[in-house]
Amino acid sequence: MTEAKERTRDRISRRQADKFADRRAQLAASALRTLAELGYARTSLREIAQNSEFSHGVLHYYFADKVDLLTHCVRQFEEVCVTRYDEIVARARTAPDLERDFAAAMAATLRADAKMHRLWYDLRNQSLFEESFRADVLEIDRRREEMIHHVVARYAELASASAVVPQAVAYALLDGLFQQALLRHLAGEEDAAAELERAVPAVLARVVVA
Amino acid sequence: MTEAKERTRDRISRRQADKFADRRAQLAASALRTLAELGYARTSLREIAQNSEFSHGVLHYYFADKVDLLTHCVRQFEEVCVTRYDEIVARARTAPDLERDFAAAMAATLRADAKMHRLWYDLRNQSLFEESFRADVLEIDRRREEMIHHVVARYAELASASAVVPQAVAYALLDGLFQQALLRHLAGEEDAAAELERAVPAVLARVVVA
DNA sequence: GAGTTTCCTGGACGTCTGTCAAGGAAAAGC
DNA sequence: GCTTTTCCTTGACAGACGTCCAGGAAACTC
Repeated sequence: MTEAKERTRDRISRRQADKFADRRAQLAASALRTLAELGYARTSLREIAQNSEFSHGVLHYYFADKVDLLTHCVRQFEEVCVTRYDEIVARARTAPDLERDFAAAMAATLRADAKMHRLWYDLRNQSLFEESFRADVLEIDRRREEMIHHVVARYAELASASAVVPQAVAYALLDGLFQQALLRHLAGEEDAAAELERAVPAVLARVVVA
Repeated sequence: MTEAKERTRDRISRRQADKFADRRAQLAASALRTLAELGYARTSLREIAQNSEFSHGVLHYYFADKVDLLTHCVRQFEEVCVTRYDEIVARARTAPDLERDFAAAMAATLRADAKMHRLWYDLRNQSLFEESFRADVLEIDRRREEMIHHVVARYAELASASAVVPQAVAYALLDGLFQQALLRHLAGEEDAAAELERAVPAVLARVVVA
């Protein structure tokens, strides 16, 4: 076989592999939409297929079984779940800036992506009962913790202070705050996001000391 | 009808009503055990019956349908879910006492009742998808918040200080801390409870100021 | 102790679930 | 343009689900 032919075959197989992966991603996206709407407990494969442009049989062409699909979903979920505050961190020039912008960003994602966030908490909790997703869920949680750490570390730096709690604790606090706000927001409390926006700076200020 | 007869009939019907309520409570307890083991998503009526001393048919004698049973479960759950720190609050003579004992109690319930706690978070999350339990769940959450408030308020009093965050925020912070610890504990991290015990006093100290 | 009510069992039902396979449609290879 | 491979649909399957019911067992009434 010539080298050209080999390269061609590689390219084709790569393209096919990519096509395969693309379709998987597309179906996983449909699954995530369904999950965010119905929750883990009530999401079936047929429902997922109905939220896509394919029929239910295709899911077993691209995924070995339901666990395979859901695992893929969780992994893919990371990209959308880990809200990025990097830009805010990079742009902030003073501690009050960061305080304000970070709080506003949290409130904004609470308002805009509430269903996505409730799915995240649903999946994280599911991992307490089912071993299958646990590793991936913990990995996502680790990244979220890291993300919060960036904010807190930069905040301390701008305030000429230093963090007084471990980053795991700082994450736990802010996550708890967010989750409580989500609860109220989805229960119809109009000002849940506004209250979150007010509470975040107060907490941020208390996890560092000059 | 004589008064004596009337009283007798009342007593009997009350006894029957109580018997009915008792059996409901007993079945709900079986359901809660099952839920704590399997999680909401994988708990079926047959499984619940198998974890009781009755057959599956009896559930529809005591409950109208599955939602009725689960709603009753959530209500009944409150009693076991709302861990009582009242005694600790009453006994503490100094702020460091309360700090230490409260932290130890949280760590203890994390170790002893992890499966119960994961069920609580599961149900609370479920209420974000299903309207049915939402009111009851929010009521339980309110009581938990109240319970934490008692601790914080007494702590502030003992420390001759005052709380600097709303009670909802204090609850959100400590709940977030606990949930994170639960996550790690159930993931097999040996010292999750110990770390929680260390983190709680630090947070407690930071939600009040002299 | 016969009759009545309460309580519980076990099986049946229709529906929905995850899974799979046969076969057609579309694309790719030559 | 015919063959082969890839992709997708459709329908079937066994099992589990919530629900309901006929009927027996147990408890209670008088």
